[in-house]
Amino acid sequence: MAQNKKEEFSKKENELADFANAISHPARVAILKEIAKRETCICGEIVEVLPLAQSTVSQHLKELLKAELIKGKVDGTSSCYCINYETFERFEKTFNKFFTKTNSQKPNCC
Amino acid sequence: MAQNKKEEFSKKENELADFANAISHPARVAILKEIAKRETCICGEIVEVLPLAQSTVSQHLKELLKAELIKGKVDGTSSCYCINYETFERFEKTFNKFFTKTNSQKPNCC
DNA sequence: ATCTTATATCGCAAATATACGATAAAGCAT
DNA sequence: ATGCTTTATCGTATATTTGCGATATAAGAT
Repeated sequence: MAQNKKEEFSKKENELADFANAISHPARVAILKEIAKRETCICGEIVEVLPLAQSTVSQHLKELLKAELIKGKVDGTSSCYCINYETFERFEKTFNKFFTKTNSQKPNCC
Repeated sequence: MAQNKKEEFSKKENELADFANAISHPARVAILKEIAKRETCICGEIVEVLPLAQSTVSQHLKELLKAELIKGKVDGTSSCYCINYETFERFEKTFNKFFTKTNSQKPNCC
């Protein structure tokens, strides 16, 4: 990169990018799917299901936590995760605001 | 990475990750916003608005094209881009299917 | 107290992404 | 034909991400 230009963009643009970034790896999509499927929390179960080392899964979970797509809680020896639906709902709105087609009939070259 | 494990995940998981990946940089969010705002096509206008070099913007546009978030057409000396709403609609559905909260009342640790 | 189990963190190697300047390509104007 | 404008591509430097094994941490079992 030479320099990181991310600060030169707006907060909203960065927030949406960060949200998308958390979903931008198939391992993290798979983790989110697995957590959503079981609804109740997990962790070692995710490692069993994914084709990745435990340390790698842990790293992906950390990223999902940081982006607040999941919530986590320690429960004895094991860690317990679940989807943070508030975040998903928030970005669903942002997403639609940014990109839903308007009804205007301006000419369109493509 | 040492090795790229992306092929070990499902096609659906990779498709959603690729879609999110295209949005995962604030420059690309800004580009999408600008194109959506003007509705009709552009290009040099995007370069004017963004705090990035022309070659960098071109690279980001190429990525957005590859992920099919935008469509492009050459028009004389200039290139013309617009949002590919089909792709957005397609992924809105996928997105909801994966992550919308079910109504079941399973216990939830978080 | 020691061993096992579960998860997180560290350190490192390799891959990928980001950014830019320089240059190429291709149409338009003179 | 030559020069200007617009966009794409190439080469390169640097930053970030991905992935793993090894190790740390901390709770539960013996």
